[in-house]
Amino acid sequence: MASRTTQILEAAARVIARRGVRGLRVEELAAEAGVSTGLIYYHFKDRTGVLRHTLEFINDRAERYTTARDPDAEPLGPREELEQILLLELQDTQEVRENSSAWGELRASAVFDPVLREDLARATLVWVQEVAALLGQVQPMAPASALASAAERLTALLEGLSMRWLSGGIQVDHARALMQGAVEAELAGLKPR
Amino acid sequence: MASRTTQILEAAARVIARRGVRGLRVEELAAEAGVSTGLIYYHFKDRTGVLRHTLEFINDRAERYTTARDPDAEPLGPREELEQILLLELQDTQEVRENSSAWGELRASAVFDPVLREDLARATLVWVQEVAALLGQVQPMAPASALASAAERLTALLEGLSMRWLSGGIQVDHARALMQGAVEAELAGLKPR
DNA sequence: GTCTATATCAGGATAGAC
DNA sequence: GTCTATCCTGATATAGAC
Repeated sequence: MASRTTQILEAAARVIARRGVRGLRVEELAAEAGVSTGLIYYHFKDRTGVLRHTLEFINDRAERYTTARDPDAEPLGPREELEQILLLELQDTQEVRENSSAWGELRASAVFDPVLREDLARATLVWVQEVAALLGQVQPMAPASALASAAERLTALLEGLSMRWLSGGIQVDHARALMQGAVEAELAGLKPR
Repeated sequence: MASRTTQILEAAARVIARRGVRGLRVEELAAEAGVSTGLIYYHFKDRTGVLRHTLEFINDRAERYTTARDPDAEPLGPREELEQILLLELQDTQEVRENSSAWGELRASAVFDPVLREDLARATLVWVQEVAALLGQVQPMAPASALASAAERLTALLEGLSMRWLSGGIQVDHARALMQGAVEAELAGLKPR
């Protein structure tokens, strides 16, 4: 059974997806989670604490859905795994939508809130390194610096495309196609000549 | 001499760059502009009125600095102009910082505010088409659809990199280097083989 | 047009009962 | 651990003098 804190964090992800970080009211969160405001503060100290834990929570959740695999299925090659990780963030499902909008909100909020910056930078670094490692498996001859740059570009592009998708600028299928094109272009650029 | 309202709007742009749209306090704006809060309400009716006029103000100003060219300078080639347009948005100057923060705030707000979406989508489209046209001048043999895709990726990447820069994730020089690398990769991908 | 003073209120946060 | 009730800060907005 989901613990109380998990229940609150799931609700927080929903509220953030609906109202944004800016629009998250502790009272509305309490109502969404079906608990009292006092309990929120008991578990998370303050509003910022909720935000920080929610960031952690959505990261773990994203980890789950981008990494989860049917144990009976063929193991994926690095190229497939790379695309999996990047393209699964561009899906029109409840969970991904929540994750993406929360992530975008946190990123935007971090511009003006130094408290969020550190956590965000750390999470971003882990993500970039993961992508860089996969790129390295696909193109083992590529220098580490080139892998790092490609990974930074791909992840930054994904954030940019997500925002366009969520703000209604482009369809999710189109975003996926663009992302896929970028992966191909970056891999081509890493190929030894 | 700058009118009183202009003086307030300039101050508002500075405050938004510092605190964000959500962080803008009428009292702080008044202090920044060197006027009283009452005067803000006299000229702009309410806080939202300030926001609306400020976004308009910032747009006009951005138009100026992205379009301005020294009339005595050598005319730029399409490749240089392309890089110029994209890299101009990654400069650590007061005006660009203000503009980029405001744009990021606008994009993020549009996710939760349908009213903003239309204007944002229109502005984005113009920008994408401008970049696509320049790409087409550099690689005249490339099909229009490939140009459009590359332009969408480059502009989305720029937005992603801007956010990372503004949220303290990367240095502006690094962002510029990454952007430049992406331009090269995309142009290579458009080259006839 | 501009300022000072103040009404009003939303929302974050805490205290204390259970 | 959880809830109810409430406090209190900070921020918007208005009234009225000059």
